[in-house]
Parts: sequence; C-alpha cells; structure tokens
Amino acid sequence: MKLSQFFLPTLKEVPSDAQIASHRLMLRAGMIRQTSAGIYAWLPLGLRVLRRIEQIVREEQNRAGAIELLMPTIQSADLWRESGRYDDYGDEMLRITDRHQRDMLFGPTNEEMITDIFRHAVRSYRDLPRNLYHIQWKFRDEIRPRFGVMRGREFLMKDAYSFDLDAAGARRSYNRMFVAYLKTFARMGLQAIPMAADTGPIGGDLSHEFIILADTGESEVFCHADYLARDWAGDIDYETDLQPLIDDLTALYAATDEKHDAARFAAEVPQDQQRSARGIEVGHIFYFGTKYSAPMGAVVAGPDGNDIAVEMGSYGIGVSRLVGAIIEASHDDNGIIWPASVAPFDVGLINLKPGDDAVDEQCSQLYTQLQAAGLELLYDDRDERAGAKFATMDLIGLPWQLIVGPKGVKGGTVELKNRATGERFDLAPAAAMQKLQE
RNA sequence: CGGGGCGUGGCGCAGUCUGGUAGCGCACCUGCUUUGGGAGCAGGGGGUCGUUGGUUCGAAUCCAGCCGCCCCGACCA
Repeated sequence: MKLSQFFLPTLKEVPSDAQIASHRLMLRAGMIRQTSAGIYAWLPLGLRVLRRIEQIVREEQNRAGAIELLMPTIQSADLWRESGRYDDYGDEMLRITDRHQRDMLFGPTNEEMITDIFRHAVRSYRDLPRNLYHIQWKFRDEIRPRFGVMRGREFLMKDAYSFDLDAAGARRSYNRMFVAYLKTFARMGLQAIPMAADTGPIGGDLSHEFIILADTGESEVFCHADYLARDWAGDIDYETDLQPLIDDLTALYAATDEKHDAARFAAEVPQDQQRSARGIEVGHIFYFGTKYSAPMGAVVAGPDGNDIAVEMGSYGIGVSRLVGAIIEASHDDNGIIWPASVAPFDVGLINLKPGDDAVDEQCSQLYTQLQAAGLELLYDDRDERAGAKFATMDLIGLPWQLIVGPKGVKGGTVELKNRATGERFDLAPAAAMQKLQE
C-alpha cells in the first residue's frame, strides 16, 4: 500500500478528550474516530489491527474445537423474557421498538439466542459436547463509557457457548477454553493472567478473568509474582485431560478485588512475591450449569431416554478492547510498538527522497519484491521531509522500518530499523529483504 | 445516577469576568528556498462562536431551557 493513496489521518496534536496512552495513540495514529460517546468508527489502519486480532482469536477457537457461526446484533425481547433477563438487565440494555411496536434490543450478549438455536436443533446426548461461537458487535449502554475502545458502548466480542451432558463434561469444555485463551493472548504478545473472578449478573459458580497488568486498568488485582513471567505458549493436545495443566496454571494465588481474600493472600504468597496492580480484563469465562437451559427448555435425551437440561458455559474475549490493551502494554513516547502478530503492516518502507531516480527505483524494487515474498508493506512515498516520515512511522508502530535514502543507495545499502529495540542495520538490499523474511 | 468541567475554522487553544460584530499555533492551498528526526519566508482560503429563546441600539460575551462531550465515583468483554 502506498501511503500517498492510503487513508491515514494522523494527528500531530493530542485530542484533549483522550486520557490514556492507548486512546491518545489510536486517535493520533488515525486508527479510530469517535462518532458518539463510546462509539467509534474504525479507520483503515485500526481495522487492519482489529481484523488480525480477530483472526488469531478465531484460529485458537477453532483449534480448541469451537465452531463458528454468526448471530445477529438485533434480538427479540421475547427470548429474554423466557430467561427472565429482560427485566433484570436494566438500563444497560439498549431497547428499541420496530414499526409494529415489537420490543427488540441490541444484543449485549447471546446466551438466550444461542440456547434457542441449540434447543431447536439438538435432541440427543449423542450430539454433545458442542461449543459454538461467534465474533459480533455488542452494545451495552454503559453508564460511563471511557478510555476509547477500552470501554466503549459498541464493541466487538468473541463469545463462545458450550453445551455438555453433565458437569464433568462442562468442566472439560471450560478447561479447553481456559487453555485456548492463554494461547490466544500469548500469540498477541500479551502476558494475560488467569484470575478467580466474580461471576456477575451472568451467574454460575466457576469463573476466571484473564487480566493484562497495566496502570490504566480498571480493576484492582492481586497475584503471585511468578505469574508475571510465565510462558503460556506451549503446544496443547485438546484431546487429553487438561485438568492437571489447569491445576498447575492456577496453583498460585491470583484474584480480582471482588474475589480477593487478604488473609489467604498473606498466608499463601511470600511478602516479597505479592503483587497488587491494576489490570485490564481481556477475557472472561463462566460455567453456569443449567441457568439458561432449564428455564428455556434446552434439553436432550440422555442415555436412559429421559430428558436432561444441558450444562452450559460461556466464554468471552473483548476483541476491540484488545486493540487498546495491546497498545497499553506496548508503546513508547514516540508511538505504538505493534507485536508482529497483530501489526497492521509488516514493514514501513520509507523513501527519503521522492523524485531522486536512484532512490525511487530502489524503493519500487523493494516494494515489489517484498510484496511478492508475501509481506504487507506500507510505502511512504509522500513528498514530505525525512523527519515527518520518521515521526509518522514511529507513531503507527510497524515492527520494521526499511529506510531508503540517497546516501545509502550510493553506497549500495539500505537501512533497516527495528521499531521495538531501535536497532539499525545498514544492509545490502538483498540482505535486508532476507532479514525481513526471517 | 450523584459530583465536577467543557462546547469558538479539521486539531489544540485565547477572547466571555468588564457586551461594540472573532484571533493565535498546527493543519490546508499557491509560490520560492530547503531536504536523514514533524523546515523557513511570502501570499491565501475556511468559522450561523453547540442549540433555542430572552435582555439590549448591539450578544461568542449577560439570563433561561435544551442538546452534546469529557473527568471523578458505584457496574462491566
């Protein structure tokens, strides 16, 4: 993509509304534009990141055996009356009326709808277990939206729902998602810590939040220091019994403030290993048994022929929130530093002197060849000064900058700069291309 | 929902107290110079001052209502 033909409305000055780094940087880097309180348009650069995060989430869900579908954003109130949540949910639910005066709502979550879909399709225990998920926009009319996409009213969420015959099966489904979540966040370069959590209005009796530590996080969390350096990225065989692994992963103390037990914390964690910090919740998993299946009649025939309400769990990942969370975890004074796995482009190619035939030619060769090699490039071919180009490229945080100027071209080299470390390499073009393809 | 604050060219702000017909920086357009870390000079375009009503000879400025947005708290991916 040539920057001269892209749509990248960057800002030099910081919008006064933005309080935290990720919000400021997303606005400055031209990733989003606010259209109402807590509602954002995703501009091309932001959309690219959102899509890459979504794809990682999708791949790990699929790997863990979940099956993707897509439910609508607008739901009928009748379903919510069946579960009893139409009245319970309160003002956070955006309620609307259609032209026939039917009560509709913009879905804040999909337990009712998936339970409805499930009960119409599945009659036998032989069809279990199943885990169905979708990645869809949600709307929660938050009292106070803030921090950009971290607490928006409209947000993109992956929500999965598991159906099992009994509690033991539900536990296995829960464990699969637990591990899949750790893998998902690790792929994005995030250190997510699983913490015992309150179940909130969704209900149930087993729940974990996945927390990224950041000063700007909204919840207070407490954990053993070993969690800060843990490697979650190992290969998983989802067919094996995951319980021993889960037991190991949750052996040390980690809890959000709702579940925090100061006495236990003091007793179980040596004082110099105790960590209390702010955290960003990027995922939340629940086991809630028959909370929805019983009132909504989601039953299957068991081995003995008698109907039994299915055991359910739900599993959420805040996809759009992750964009902000990753920036909170990875930026510096000059801008964003994208982990390679979610970067909007792999390489920023900087032409320091458009109009110089030798430089133009070198750039256009690199542009063509690197694209042919499968890399996504953003080529800054604008007629701007070098400083402006460096500043833009640092701001938008692509992992590599490939800098081509007249001096280097004369000596047969180009410069490769690593955004994260600041390391620079003067290399022959072929060597630079090879390094980028590693 | 309680408390606080803000709405003036695309962005950041001054002007409001003390009413007299709108200004600065950045961005944008034109020209010249410049060219490895957000250039300089010169010229230029763009604003019903959130909105409605009131007071006044006259309102960005004073008064009232409404709308929008932000911050602090209790709830949540």
